[in-house]
Amino acid sequence: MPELPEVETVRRGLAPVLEGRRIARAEVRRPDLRWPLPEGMAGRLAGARVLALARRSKYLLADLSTGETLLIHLGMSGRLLVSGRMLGDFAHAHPAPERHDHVVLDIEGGARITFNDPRRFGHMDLMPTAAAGAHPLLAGLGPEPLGNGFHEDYLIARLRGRAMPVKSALLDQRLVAGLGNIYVAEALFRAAIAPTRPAGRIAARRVARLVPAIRDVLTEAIAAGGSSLRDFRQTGGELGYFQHAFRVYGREGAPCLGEGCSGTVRRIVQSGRSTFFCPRCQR
DNA sequence: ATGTGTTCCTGTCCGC
DNA sequence: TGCGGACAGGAACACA
Repeated sequence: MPELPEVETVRRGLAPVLEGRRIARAEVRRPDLRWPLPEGMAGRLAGARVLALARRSKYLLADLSTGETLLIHLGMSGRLLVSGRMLGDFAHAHPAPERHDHVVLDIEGGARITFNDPRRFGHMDLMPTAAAGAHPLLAGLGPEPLGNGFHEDYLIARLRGRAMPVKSALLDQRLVAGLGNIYVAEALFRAAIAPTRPAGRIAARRVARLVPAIRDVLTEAIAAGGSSLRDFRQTGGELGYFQHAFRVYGREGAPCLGEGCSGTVRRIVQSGRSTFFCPRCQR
């Protein structure tokens, strides 16, 4: 579910609850998500102070006073919900655990963070902070699309010679980290590039348009608190509202919203995943 | 090295 | 109302 804007929205919701505070207690209610959780995770988290909560791609990274970093990935259906904030240290302030509540963190001061993930494609891990960059899930990631390492020259160079459809290339987290099915579709629409086009067969000046298209759509989505289609919630349970700003995603059969375009949004399947685009204005 | 298909898991929705 | 199949914000992994 969550792509970069949703994870960033979660980070911003959790940061004021977590940063500078200690994890008073951790409860692992299920030993495995996508993979087994790290050995003794509850004990390693208990008593640790959270120094900073960062995001890399679609991962949340909490640096702890113990010298370890907690890595969290939300997979397709993961949620991190905060309860009990400002309500004092009463157990009654927290709702009873629900189905698919897999990990519970009690924060000093009374807040509780609950990780809920029905599909269990999410994941958590612990690693030494000093070696975080070498973690297998992080080591191969491409640049942050909103960072300085992502620019025209980089993208042009990385797409050159690639035969795969540009949509698939942009979903490859080694090329650029944080895009998913929604925002790739929206960015390609904004750049007027057909998702089916071989990545290496796009004129450089058109590839260059992708950079601001990607940056803009992600920035706008973050400002909207992400997109809520089914599962995604902000940390207080609120919906994101960027889904109302989709121009192609989920709009199969609807009129294209391109300036002066009379086309119809189409849905096709690429490597097993839905792609939405306007064949008329995306070339 | 590239590119594609399968797989993990649960929930929801749609057509018959 | 029940049942089967398609589909869902991801991405590692196995294979051509």
